Amino acid sequence: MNRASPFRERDSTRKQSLAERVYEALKQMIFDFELLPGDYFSEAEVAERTGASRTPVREALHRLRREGYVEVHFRSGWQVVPFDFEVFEQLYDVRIVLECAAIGRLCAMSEQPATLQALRDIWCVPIEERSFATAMAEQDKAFHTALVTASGNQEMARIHRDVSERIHIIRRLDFTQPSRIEATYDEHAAILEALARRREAHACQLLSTHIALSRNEVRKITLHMLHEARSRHAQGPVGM
Amino acid sequence: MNRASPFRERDSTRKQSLAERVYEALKQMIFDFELLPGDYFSEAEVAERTGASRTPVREALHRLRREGYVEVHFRSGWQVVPFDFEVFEQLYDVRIVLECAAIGRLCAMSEQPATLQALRDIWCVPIEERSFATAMAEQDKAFHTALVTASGNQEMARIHRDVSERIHIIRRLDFTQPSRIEATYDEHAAILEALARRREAHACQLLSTHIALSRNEVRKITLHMLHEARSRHAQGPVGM
DNA sequence: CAATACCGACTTGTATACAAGCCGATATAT
DNA sequence: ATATATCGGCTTGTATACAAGTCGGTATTG
Repeated sequence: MNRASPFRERDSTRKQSLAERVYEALKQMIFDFELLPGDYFSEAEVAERTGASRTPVREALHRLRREGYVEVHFRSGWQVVPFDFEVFEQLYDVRIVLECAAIGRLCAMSEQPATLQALRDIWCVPIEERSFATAMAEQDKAFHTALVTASGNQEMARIHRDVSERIHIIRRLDFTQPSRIEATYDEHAAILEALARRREAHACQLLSTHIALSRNEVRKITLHMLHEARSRHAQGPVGM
Repeated sequence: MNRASPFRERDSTRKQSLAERVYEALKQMIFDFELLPGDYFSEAEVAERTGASRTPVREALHRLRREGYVEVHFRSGWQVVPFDFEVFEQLYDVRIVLECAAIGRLCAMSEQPATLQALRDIWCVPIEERSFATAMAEQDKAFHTALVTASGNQEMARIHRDVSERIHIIRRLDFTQPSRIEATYDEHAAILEALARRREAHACQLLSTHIALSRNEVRKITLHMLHEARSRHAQGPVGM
């Protein structure tokens, strides 16, 4: 078996291992809701779809498991972990803690890194130059990740990146409303300004509010989605 | 092959998977300096020593890799990652950030969890009741972990636990001097007292100093160890 | 008819076989 | 003598074979 598949074609690009490609593909499927929260599936199915054997599939799955995306039931298959909003809210709070710490460090620097100027070039622009693409969620994530990375503590940055990635699946929902895109531009610009002026307390205050706002918006949207989903199906499915 | 081994004997205790047991064993070997920082080894060697096949060994190794303990060189074997003091100091700083956040939450609670009273029963005791066992490092770790867990954010607690575990290998060195054990008792008691009185700023101050002290002590001790190791061997080994 | 025992398909966990790349020793050529 | 090419053993990456447990449907028994 293991006939040709999109994964095995490009033997020229021999940088990533097969296990890593399967990992990326699976995470993408989860993010694209091709695999829904609560869905059950088996290693064999994944191997079939990706064209790889079970070995790299298992490696990818166990990595996703440790990162909190899926869970395994002993000899009874895998499951995409159902949404747990309490977990997401806790992760939002972790973001607040880490990013405020980063702001503290940045404000204490006599000379701030060049990254901050690059961020200002993106976010502190006149309204007509603002991009309101579908990639807004990625840009927002990049902003916050860059902030922590610029603070100089790479271990903290790594942890923050993992947390951000984990939240990403629902954070995207925040940018479906145009008003939220505007608000994000305004708030990012204000944070950068306070940062440049070394107003630590003010910057932290702005950033905490900014993240908390996003968290609340997402909570509202997700509850709405849940309500709709429950209306469509006769009796409410338990999964997500 | 795969003759009897300590790992396969107890088929009654069928709770942990073989891969997990190998993971624990490998981490223990690293912590016990049976595998030294910088050491190279192969999957086959580990399989031989543990009596498992390469499959669970690989699963354990890749988990340790993601956690930062080992690294793999493509088709050239595995290596225990050499000590990088910058990384350790960054992880100490992450601890400060997370634990101060936990203190903030605990001080804001109208009714603090019962865990705190349990901690006081351990740490706020007269001098003659203090235990100065070799397990001091574990007790210290448990204190800080309990603090974050009690704050209520389980995701933050999970992250903090991983960071603590990663540092543990050098944190133990801090308790080789009796004076440091005394200081730890005093400082933990002071932190718990400030916490009970809801003196957030004071508690954070005490805790930051406490962790920073520990960090500096460990830095000194490790540099001393390095110096000694370099003296023993003719030319200084690069590894650790 | 209801309850239970059993069987078989399907699952993950583990062991092994095979593929492909790295690295140093050795031989060869200049 | 030195530089270079080649080859063989050892390494991880991947595929497959086997072991052992889960679960639901079905037959059997009261």
